Amino acid sequence: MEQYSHQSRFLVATDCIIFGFDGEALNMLLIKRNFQPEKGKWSLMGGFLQDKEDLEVGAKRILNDLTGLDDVYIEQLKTFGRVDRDPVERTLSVVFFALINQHQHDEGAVKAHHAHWINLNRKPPLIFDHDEMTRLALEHLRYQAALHPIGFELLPEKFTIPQLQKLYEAIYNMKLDRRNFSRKILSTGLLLNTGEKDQYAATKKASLYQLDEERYKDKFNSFWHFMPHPAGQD
Amino acid sequence: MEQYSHQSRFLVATDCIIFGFDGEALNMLLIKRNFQPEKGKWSLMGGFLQDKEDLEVGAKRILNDLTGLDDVYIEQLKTFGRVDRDPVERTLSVVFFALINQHQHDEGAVKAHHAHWINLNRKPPLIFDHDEMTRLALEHLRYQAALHPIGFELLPEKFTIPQLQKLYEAIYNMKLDRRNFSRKILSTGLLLNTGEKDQYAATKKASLYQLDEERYKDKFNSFWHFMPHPAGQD
DNA sequence: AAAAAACGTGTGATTTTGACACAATAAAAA
DNA sequence: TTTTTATTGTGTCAAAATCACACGTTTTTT
Repeated sequence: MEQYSHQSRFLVATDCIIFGFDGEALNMLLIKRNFQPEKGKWSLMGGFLQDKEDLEVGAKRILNDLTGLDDVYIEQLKTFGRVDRDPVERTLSVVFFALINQHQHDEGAVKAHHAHWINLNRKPPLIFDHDEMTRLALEHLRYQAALHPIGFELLPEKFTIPQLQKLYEAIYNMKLDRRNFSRKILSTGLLLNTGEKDQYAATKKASLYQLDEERYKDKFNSFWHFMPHPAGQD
Repeated sequence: MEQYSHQSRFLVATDCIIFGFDGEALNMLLIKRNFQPEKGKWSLMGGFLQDKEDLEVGAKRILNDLTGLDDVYIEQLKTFGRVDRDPVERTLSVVFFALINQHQHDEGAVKAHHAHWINLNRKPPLIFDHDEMTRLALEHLRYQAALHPIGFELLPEKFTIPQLQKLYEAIYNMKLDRRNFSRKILSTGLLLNTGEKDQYAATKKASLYQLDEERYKDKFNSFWHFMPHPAGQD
């Protein structure tokens, strides 16, 4: 059973695009490398796949290492394999897409890795093909958030409709009508009014909602048509 | 610059899910293996990634080898990496999704590889995790075809609206209303009436259309909301 | 007590959708 | 040659969804 012996073997890494939301802007967690190659430059958090390690396990290991979080929402995005993408040795990178509640991460772990939350609109250039990975991830986030109830992963367990709207506005870089947004979101039946109010609000306190987990699972694939279709997009 | 030397290296393969449409049913191209392991069983067409070969190039090499076609529509779908997915040695598989015009393939090449077009509703069990790959690919096809003008890749350059409808009905295993389908498809402005008629039709000859390539590129990402939303899917 | 800011709900015109009817065309049957 | 049959092309209408916008309410600030 050794008919594979003549085939080439490759280094395989995992890189993670980690999105967070601070209530105003969309951010990603980037590290300033203090190791070679490209020491001192910005990059995604990544690491090599281990011998007996499943891909997703590797990604979660890296995420946990950086944020201290388990149970993070991740999706495998794409595998990058350009022959010369890593100057040291050919390395395939399986890119994962993660959404976390930015306020829950472990600040100590983040500091230890020289990592920082960077506003997406002020992202510095990254090493290798990490800019391309980031572009793809943002595109994917916009795509997914328009069609599936995925935004909640970036918010605390309890949140207000205006908070959710700000998240969507940050994702799409556009203003949304408050009233239509609220109607559309509530019509999905995915949100439960907890009865509590947002105590931090400056003026009228908005109601706190949380996900109806049951419906969330059922409807994950039927939450289409979320973003408005502006008239005359022909 | 040899700081990667202690890391593990992995076999990387490419497997292709190749969809075709014969005018009635949706098919996929499968091979009956005449080599070990799992000789005699059905599997996807695949092959190992070569040393200086980009992932997409590897996939196109495999596709060309089997079908004789260049310029095939492909998308990278997902990388499968379960530790024990290949019993011989751990192998990662980057799965590609291909749509081809079934009537254009090279029958000689297909026969030489012991490959067959198999109706999706009569698909035999496949080796390794190829069934899971197939499930994912079909799901992806349904998703993509509902949102983007992707179905055309499975049809000849010139086709009729009823032909296109049969394709959609095969993809979703459902009947569609002829009149609403036509209205919706034509309203996208993606189809150009060539003025010609389908000479093979048994009764009234339908008009042949072709893609408006300009608009196709522009609108690839705005062709949402295509499949009907049946009343009461709550 | 009044002003300012943000929340919650409502309304109506327009567009899109889904269900269905009818006329036109071309081959096959009578 | 006429009739039948199958299939294509276009139209109608009620119901639903969407979008733009108005008004009243709640809470903090002045």
